[in-house]
Amino acid sequence: MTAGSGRVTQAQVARLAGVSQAVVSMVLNGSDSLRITPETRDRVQQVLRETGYTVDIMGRRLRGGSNQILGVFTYESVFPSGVADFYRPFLLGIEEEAEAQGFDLLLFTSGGRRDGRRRIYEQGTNRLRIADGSILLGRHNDPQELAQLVEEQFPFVFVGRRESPTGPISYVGADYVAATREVHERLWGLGHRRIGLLSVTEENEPTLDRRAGYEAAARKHRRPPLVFLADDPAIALRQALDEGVTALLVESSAMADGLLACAHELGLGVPDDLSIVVLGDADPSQQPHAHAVPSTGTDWSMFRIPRHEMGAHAVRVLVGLLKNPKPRQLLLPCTIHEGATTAAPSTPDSR
Amino acid sequence: MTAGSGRVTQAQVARLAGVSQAVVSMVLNGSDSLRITPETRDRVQQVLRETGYTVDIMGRRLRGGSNQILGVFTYESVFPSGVADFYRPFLLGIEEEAEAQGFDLLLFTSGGRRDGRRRIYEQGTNRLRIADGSILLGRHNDPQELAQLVEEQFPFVFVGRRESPTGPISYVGADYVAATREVHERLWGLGHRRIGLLSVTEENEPTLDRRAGYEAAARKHRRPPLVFLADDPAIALRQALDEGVTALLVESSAMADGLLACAHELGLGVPDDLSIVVLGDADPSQQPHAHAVPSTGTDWSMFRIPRHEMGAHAVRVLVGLLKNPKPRQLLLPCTIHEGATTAAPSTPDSR
DNA sequence: CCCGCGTAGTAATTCGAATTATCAGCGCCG
DNA sequence: CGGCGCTGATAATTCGAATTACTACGCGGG
Repeated sequence: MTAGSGRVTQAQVARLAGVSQAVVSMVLNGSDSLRITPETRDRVQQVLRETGYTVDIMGRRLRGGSNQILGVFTYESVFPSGVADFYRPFLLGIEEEAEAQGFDLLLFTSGGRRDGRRRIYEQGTNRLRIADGSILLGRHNDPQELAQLVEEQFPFVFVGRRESPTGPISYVGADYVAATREVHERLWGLGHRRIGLLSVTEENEPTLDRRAGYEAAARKHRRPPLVFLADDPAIALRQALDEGVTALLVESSAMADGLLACAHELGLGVPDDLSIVVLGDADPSQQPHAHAVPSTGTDWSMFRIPRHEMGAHAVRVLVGLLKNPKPRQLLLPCTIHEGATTAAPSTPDSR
Repeated sequence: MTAGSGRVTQAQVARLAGVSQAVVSMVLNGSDSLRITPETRDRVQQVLRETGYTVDIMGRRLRGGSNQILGVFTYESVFPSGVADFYRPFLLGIEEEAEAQGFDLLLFTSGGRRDGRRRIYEQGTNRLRIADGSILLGRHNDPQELAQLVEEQFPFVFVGRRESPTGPISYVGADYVAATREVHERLWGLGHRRIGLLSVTEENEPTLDRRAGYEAAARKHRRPPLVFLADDPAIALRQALDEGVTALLVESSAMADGLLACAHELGLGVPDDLSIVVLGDADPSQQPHAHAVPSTGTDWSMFRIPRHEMGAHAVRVLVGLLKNPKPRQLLLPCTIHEGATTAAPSTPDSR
């Protein structure tokens, strides 16, 4: 059937059908079907079937400009071999939505790394531009690279809130502020009056947001903020107890594990004597809609970061950006998991 | 810097630099670097940097060039939301090796699905050609699509042995034949003389390979093959016991779980009264080099499919294919996991 | 009789990058 | 002084598909 080697082109079909290439294109697209005689159309379609012609997507898109490809850039490896599979839920959402929107995904894995970290601008050029737009993932970020991306007016969306001094950039993040406030509110409703925040010394966006949410909640109830910055759980716990704290908000589940151990050593029960809430996910490789119990066995009270939805929405925002290049920011609500580490305080403290 | 809308083309760069488009192309490819004055080259490179130019992969590939992009096509979703994350270990290996070889990965997610399955040729177009070559993953395969790929002389590698009536195609698979033979050999060495194979009714390559390995081993020891095809473990176990079997090779861990339960009901101990070996992985989402104990708690005797290595080797074979388009087949050895479900037979049967 | 108009196509152009053919300018040798 | 060879760049072509401009033909009306 097919001519010897390689692909069948419209020109070859045209030659076999005794027409011009333009007619083949018209028959294929059905455009201006009025201009073509039924006999001619049938003859062309016959040859199309015989040859097994398929459209070469390249020629078509060369004219159209867009290539229906979205880039996915990650500062770290996409499929990490370590235990904590941080990216997977995001990627799941991204893939799902990309499929729905009819885009392919280009994973930028090739870029050499420096300092064990990938770069967007390698040897002066921006490989991301191969795609129509790109989604950026990763805890790290390089302000200078971001600034240059903005400068180039390249459409991109960050997963996770990200601010740039150069101007507004698009992102899809989780609403840590609201979630932390809500957690505080629930503890207050249980009767807690001295609620502390055990934070980390880093100054990235999530940490700042959690702190902002906590302080807003404390202000609302006219309570002084009780923030502890110690890296050692034992020290932090002592400080908190000295302040009469009955409930603690903790940034990481690792720290929470440490706290729990220290509390038990002091003969304190959780949640009977001390309520603890983790401000985020204990299990980074959570499945969407899966009620995973953390591997440590403790059913932490916490809130879940909607990673799957964040990925999906990032794709939607990016696709929107392709049509209208106005930066957009989106914060998605976290869902709060009741868990087993919160309860009413054992020693009600009315003031 | 960048001209407001759309992509920067070589022609635009050329105009800004006061040279012809051909010179820009030459500077980019460094091909005939001797033919261009250092001053001219510097000027062009300056403009390239200022404009943030990147190649249009469609244009380049239309002309027959390569993009340093490998496609990854999967018949099912790449990041499945189900529990059995079948693809991840493969992808991990693929990504790792692609990074090492300096290729980006293009995930073909765009094509809609029919019958819940993706198609390579969607609406008469082959999107795979955007990439330099492609890796195909998935249990399903469409012989007709494969034939057309071969016809188009597009470089591709299947992960998992795959045969096509149209001619040899490239693949990287696991050596089920050798692994099954080796398992049989070990059981024989333990003293078993009546070793059965509990197979499934499907006729895909892995099943055929396991059966071939089993039959080769049985033939070597001049034993009649004892193959059972029942889907119900209770029936299969009865049949096997009627035949005096003391060791059973089982295709799936699910079936093995069923067998174990039935054996316990009959008052049979595993491995004391009956040895059971799973011909493959109990845990599809295995980590490389991780000695995962299956979730059921049973430490099955089995062999591990080197998914990570299969992915990595598929990339290597594909990259080789780009230079020399001769199809290549590669089978990787499985590693045998001793496990706790094999032992010497309780009733030695000398014949 | 010729203009106008509709029909059914074909020729030519476009997209972006790579490659080939070509050309202008210069120095050198016979 | 003419022609040869070399250098450094430009013009032209190619890839496959889509689109626009154009043309050959036929027919009817004024």
